Amino acid sequence: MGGRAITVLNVAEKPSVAKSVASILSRNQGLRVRDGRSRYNRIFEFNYTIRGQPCQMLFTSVLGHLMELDFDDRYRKWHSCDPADLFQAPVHKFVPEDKKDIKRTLEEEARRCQWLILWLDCDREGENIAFEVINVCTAANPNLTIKRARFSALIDREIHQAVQNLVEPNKWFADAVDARQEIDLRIGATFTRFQTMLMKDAFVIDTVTDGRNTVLSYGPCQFPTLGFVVERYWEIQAHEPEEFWLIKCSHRSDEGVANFSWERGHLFDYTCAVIIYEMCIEEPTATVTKVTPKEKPKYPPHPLSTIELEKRASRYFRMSSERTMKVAEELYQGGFISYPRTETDNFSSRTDLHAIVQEQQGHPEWGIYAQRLLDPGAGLWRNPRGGGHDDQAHPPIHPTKFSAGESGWSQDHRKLYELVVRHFLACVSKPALGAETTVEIDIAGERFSACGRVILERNYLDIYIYDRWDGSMIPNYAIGEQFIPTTLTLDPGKTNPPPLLSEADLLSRMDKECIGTDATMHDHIKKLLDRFYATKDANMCFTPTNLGEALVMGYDDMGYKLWKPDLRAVMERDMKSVSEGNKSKAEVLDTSLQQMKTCFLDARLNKVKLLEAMAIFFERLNRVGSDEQNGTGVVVRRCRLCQESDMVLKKNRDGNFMVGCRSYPQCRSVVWLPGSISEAVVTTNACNNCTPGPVYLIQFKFQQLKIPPSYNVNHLGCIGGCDEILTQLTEICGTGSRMPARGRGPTASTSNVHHTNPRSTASTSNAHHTNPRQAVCSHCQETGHSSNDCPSQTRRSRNPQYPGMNQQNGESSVACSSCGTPCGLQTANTDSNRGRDFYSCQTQGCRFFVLEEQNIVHGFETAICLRESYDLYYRRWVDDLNNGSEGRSFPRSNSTPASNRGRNGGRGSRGRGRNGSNSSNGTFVSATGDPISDRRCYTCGDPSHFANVCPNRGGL
DNA sequence: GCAAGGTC
Repeated sequence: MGGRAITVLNVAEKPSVAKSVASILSRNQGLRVRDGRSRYNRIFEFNYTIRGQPCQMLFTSVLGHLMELDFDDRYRKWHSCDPADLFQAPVHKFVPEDKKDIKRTLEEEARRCQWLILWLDCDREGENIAFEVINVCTAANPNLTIKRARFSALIDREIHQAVQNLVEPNKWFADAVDARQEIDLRIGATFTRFQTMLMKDAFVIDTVTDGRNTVLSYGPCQFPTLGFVVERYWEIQAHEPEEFWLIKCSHRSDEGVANFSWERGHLFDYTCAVIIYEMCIEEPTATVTKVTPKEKPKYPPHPLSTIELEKRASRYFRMSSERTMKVAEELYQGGFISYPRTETDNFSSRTDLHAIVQEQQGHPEWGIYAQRLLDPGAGLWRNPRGGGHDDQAHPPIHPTKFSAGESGWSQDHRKLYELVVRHFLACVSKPALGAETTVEIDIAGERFSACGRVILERNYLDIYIYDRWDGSMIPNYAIGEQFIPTTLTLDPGKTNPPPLLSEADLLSRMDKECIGTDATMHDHIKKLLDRFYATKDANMCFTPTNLGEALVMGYDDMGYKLWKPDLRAVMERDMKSVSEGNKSKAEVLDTSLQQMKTCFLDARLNKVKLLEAMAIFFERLNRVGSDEQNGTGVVVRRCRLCQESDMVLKKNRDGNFMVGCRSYPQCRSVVWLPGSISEAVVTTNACNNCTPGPVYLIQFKFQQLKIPPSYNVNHLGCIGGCDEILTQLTEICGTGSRMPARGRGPTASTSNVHHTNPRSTASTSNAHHTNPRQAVCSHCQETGHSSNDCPSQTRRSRNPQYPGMNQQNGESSVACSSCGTPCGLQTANTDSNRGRDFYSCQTQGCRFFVLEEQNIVHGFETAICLRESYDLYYRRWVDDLNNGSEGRSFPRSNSTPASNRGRNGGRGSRGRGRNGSNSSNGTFVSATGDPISDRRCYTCGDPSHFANVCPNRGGL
């Protein structure tokens, strides 16, 4: 090789890469720079030798995509075609106005070059941009030799290797993006036009969109994002709080307080909880069974990726992801932080991390920490742990220039820069270290544990002020030590609905479901706000608006997953197939557009679902065209219906003439005119026949081809009823009304549907959506009512009487021992006892045992019995009741005469055997001494005994 | 007036 130098045009995806690569290749020797046509994209020049071939290198860049995709002009206007046509309408790629200058630079430089080397990012979008550049350059110079440089990092070795091993551009990658673009465009435009026009014609929605021009956009990323918000909102609405019970235990000594948590967490079954609690307070002595001291590290975060930056800025500063990215971009432009759009959370081993720390040594706030990091004696340094993501293009976000704050910076700039620096310093720091001691105790076979922590080393916590890790002291315990709990209580609790989605949650969700890219997620979130689909509160949490909820509800009612991430997931899989050469672009386009078109046509047939969903929240408009509303038009006559306004000649949205009352929508009087009219002008001549006058005559001109030949195209007509020609032509040609002719006329108005409380209506309607808890009654598994209104439940729990133990056989009633209120029969609706009956005090709050200090107080404030379980657990008490001692305090003695057992024993007829054997061999027996065979030990599952005598548990 | 994807 060798010989004459050739001229090589090199193009990168962005100016910064052009500059970096040019610097690396030229080693900054003889590097010249000049301006191109575009103010951002300069041209670097230097000499280089590729495999022995001397080259004069010209290095410039684009700004991401050079081209856009859109429909041909005749389909651009919204009313130019049926939205369904957009699935086939011709599309073309073009260079938009703001990229024309880049195009000119490429053309001019390409003309004097022999080679074109593409340095676009090495991902699918980059490959697609490469082909856009090829298109522009080869159009200017068809003789170009085209080469692709593949590189994964902007470092010397990588770049030199890339240029010495040039490859062919990957058409499959580019094709995948082409398909994605086309599908996005066609689906987006079709559904956006369809739903916008549908809703704007049917409802008053301007009120919720600030009166701005309303576009109800649909997109394969924005809609699933909205879907996440709505879905969570529905989950919250559907949540039925469920009561649970938990035993809490605390112990105070001279050394402090330990709060012990119950190993079972909580139980939904009140009876079970009471039983276990009773066991505990019968034998309240706690025995320390285990004391486990261990050192526990708390690790610093992984190096910072874009999504993490957005999530953390949202959590720490309540900064929106959109604002974060704007500020980060500005910090990047100013050279203060590295490239902010990166998926990488792993530093390359080649990155000089120490140098980055060194830069920060002079900072008034964190400079000292940076110095400590660099001091080997301090032992604070630790090489960062990566999170396993690498986009092969950019490093994690890190500071690139020291700043103690610039004069032009806003508070947001300061906060974000500080976060980036602190995050970086934390990454290269040792984890914090704590000494944790877990103490386990046993009370009557129930296990509880408490944990104390002492922070031994703060390490990274000193710099990462956003993470909290506190110590908590508990007294010292020794194994075998016993004590009486200071408090031992059975506390109620209830399940809470999940929280609204925060911005950080939303980003995580999008990331997980592959909605959008790290560079675009914040755009999709912002779009929800811009389109009035959702609002964000002060806590950065998202709530759907009526509009957003109605749209999702409408599609959901149709049974479509258009608002779910599935569609995007399928597209993503298709793109992957194309980029791997397993499917062709045409194949993917064909099938997926065909499917989407079928889906669209079906959705349009089912548009009533969308309309119904919208009607829950919005006032019906009942207009035919937007012009009918605005009260303009020339007066034809006084309105005979409302007798308040004038009837005026107008055109509806489709360009058809009509004479309607100016008081629309209050007055809906209208005269529809033949659809064949091309012109209509109200004259000053009044009709001589029609009353009450004046009824001004209208000069019509008809379209020749739309009326029978026997009629004249010009006609001076009257809409007062006397004009037979007009009547005939209306009959023959029909009208411009979209409504069927028979339903029309002044009295054909449909009543407005206006729900004054749309939310409450919505929640009713929600019952048929999405959340199975709402859709199906949790008691009887049937639809048509909520769990709260289940007939199987209300029949019992709302019994007007206060029955006795057994309503059927008329036994005596039960009174609460505490307040004397008769106890009502209820039916358990908790997991393990669903459908079972029990008695419970009707007085609110009258329910619980209380153990105060060390004096056991049997504040048994509820008469309770599970009919099916009493002989398992509560025979003693039941027997007490049966002995006429109802209302007594909860029994503590085992004094029930065995002879009384049989009384309610009939309910034990489910085959529960009672053979009278005793408990001495570890078999659990009921309080009456009967063995229990159909219950299992909570601890080991063994049916032969119950947990309080389980041999597998220590301490007893 | 419509999408999502690059990037200043």
